[in-house]
Amino acid sequence: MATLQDVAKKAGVAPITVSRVVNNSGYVAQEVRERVEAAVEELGYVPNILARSLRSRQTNTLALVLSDVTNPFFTTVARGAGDSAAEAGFMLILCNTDEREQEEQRYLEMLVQRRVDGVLLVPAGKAVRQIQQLRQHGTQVVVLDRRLSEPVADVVRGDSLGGSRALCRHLVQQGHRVSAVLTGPKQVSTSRDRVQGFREAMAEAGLETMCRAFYGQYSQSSGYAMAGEALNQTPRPTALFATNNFIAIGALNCLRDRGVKVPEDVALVAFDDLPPGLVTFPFLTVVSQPAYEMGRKGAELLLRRLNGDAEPYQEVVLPVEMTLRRSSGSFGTQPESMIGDASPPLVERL
Amino acid sequence: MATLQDVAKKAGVAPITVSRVVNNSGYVAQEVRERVEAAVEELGYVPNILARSLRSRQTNTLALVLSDVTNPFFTTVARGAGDSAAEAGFMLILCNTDEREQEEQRYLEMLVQRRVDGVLLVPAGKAVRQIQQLRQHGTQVVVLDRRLSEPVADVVRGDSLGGSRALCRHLVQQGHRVSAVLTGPKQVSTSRDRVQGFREAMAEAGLETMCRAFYGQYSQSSGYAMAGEALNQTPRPTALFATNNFIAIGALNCLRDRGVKVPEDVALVAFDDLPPGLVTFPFLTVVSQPAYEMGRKGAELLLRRLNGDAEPYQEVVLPVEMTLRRSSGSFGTQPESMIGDASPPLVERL
DNA sequence: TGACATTATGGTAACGCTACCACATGGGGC
DNA sequence: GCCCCATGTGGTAGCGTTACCATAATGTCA
Repeated sequence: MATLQDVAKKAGVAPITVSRVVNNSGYVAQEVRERVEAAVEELGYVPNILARSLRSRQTNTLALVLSDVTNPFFTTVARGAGDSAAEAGFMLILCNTDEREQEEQRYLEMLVQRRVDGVLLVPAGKAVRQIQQLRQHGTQVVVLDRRLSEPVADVVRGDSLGGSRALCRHLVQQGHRVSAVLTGPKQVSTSRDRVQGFREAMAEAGLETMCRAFYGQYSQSSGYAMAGEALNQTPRPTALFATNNFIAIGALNCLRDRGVKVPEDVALVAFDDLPPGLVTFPFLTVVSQPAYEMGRKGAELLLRRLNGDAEPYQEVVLPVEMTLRRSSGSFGTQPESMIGDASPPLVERL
Repeated sequence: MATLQDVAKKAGVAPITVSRVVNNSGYVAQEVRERVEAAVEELGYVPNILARSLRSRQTNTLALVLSDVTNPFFTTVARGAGDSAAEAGFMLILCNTDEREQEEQRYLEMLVQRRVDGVLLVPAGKAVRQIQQLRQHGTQVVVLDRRLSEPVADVVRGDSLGGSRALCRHLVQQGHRVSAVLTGPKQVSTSRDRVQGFREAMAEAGLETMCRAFYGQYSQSSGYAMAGEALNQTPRPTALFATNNFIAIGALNCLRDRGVKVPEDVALVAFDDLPPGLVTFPFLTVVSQPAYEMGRKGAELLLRRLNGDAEPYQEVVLPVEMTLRRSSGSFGTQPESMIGDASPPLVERL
């Protein structure tokens, strides 16, 4: 492997001059630049980022630590963050915690060891201590998707409260009186917020006692189990609210297995859309978040911090969008065609 | 940020001794070890991987360069590779090329700059030159999912030919005579192989003239478009073969929009399963590949190469599995229930 | 003419770590 | 007594790059 020194020797210049050519920094005469470029070409020189980073104390690398890479919502967030990063000449590393605090801790340590410049964190738990540790090691942090109990970092998240309220109001309007919320872990803010938003709207309608919340995991299997429990309640809820897309899928499977028809027997609404087409049966009434924007905004904020921006920490709450489809009965109750339904949904921006 | 030097000073030992404690290598007396560990704790020392890698000439990092992170097939491959890597103390970096050779090139350069030890590559094009370049820079390569025109690296892939043959035979058995293959780019080996396998089996049945192939992208929108074209042919095919999951979804959407019933009017079979439940309507007859295994095996091979294994390059062809479901008419033609069908599918291991 | 910015190039050291070699001690086997 | 091996510790140098400072030639302006 040729080094910068080798190139310098071949081009008959000092190493630093080669560095300037490669990084396009400082002054280099056109003639010298060409000579160096020829030498680079000839030797197949590729700069060693490790050495560069060691010396310059920055790695031009961000990391995105998230709870579930298999969830299209987060993949989209990653895409947004990746695009922002790439534009700024940064690389993005993806780390999957599966919602486990221990994994999260393990990854954060690894990232400090690698001296990544900044971390976009979807915290699995109460991340305050971890964030302070990172910052102590000189790593900037921006939190995505979830709130913090204390303002120790910038936060970019969706409007869980508002979205859930809207979904509930819609259900109430459709005549539902008894409902259940199927949600994720209690320590995750989105999980709590979505329950709360839904409850608030139930209370508005004088129905505060008619809504039961089930806490579980943001996973399909948990959604399946929680839907089963919910259906065993008396009085049986006529509407279910799944607080994320995977829970919704699990719930749908449970309803199908039990022979419960959606929306005739039970209505279902959900937070987080699925990517159009990944489900060939796009009939869920959902509140969807601007996932791509969330990633972009988060990375932009992080990069700004890296450039020395020392403003007080801010919380960016992105607006969500409600899309009415069949699952909440908003398009009547005739049975669906086999492979789905092409009628355009109603979209309401909150 | 405390350095190894600082720890050494505090513990009253030489830097190298701290290194030995941190890396658990060489001889260190118990008493000294404890003193060093105390100093590490007190100073909050975190080793600098950059410096370590620069000196030791290995980064303990692998990269997986793939064509589509949003495809669950590849996410699963990534999981398998990630698990193998983690077990060996390696980190895995994910890079998404979106099937563009230019992006692939860009990433590969970046990875050489970062001196990753090895690359798992799902090549977007004829990767022979790129692989040779990587190896020249001291980076080992294992190719996943796709064949190479020359044996310049280990390959781990699924049995595209056999799987496609099986699907075709199944369709022929169901009485189909006219069919169309909707596939990905021509320069991708899986795309060609799956067409060929299908054609071979058509020929077996004396139907070689009754099958038309449409080349496009491994994407939903392309699947939609190709299905549309296929349906316009005369005679109209009674069976479609989508060579990956996304094409299948696009085709399904197209069929739905055109009011074509599956499987009554047209049968559909596909390569690559979708993760159970991601589609609430799991009724596709598919050949599925052991994606997780592919990732695991690939990473294991790569790690073995890094440990100096110099065997000749091998090609590992993983067996695939055919699952018969409704979309090919194998369970009769009564209309499906609204949300799907819980009847257990038939599975045939090839 | 001198002062000063602009352009162009290089020398030296340092980033934080480990490879390599040297050396010291103690014990066991013959 | 000797050799040899296991154990324990350190010194020196160097991985490949860039930060920082120095130098010098040229041009510009008052």
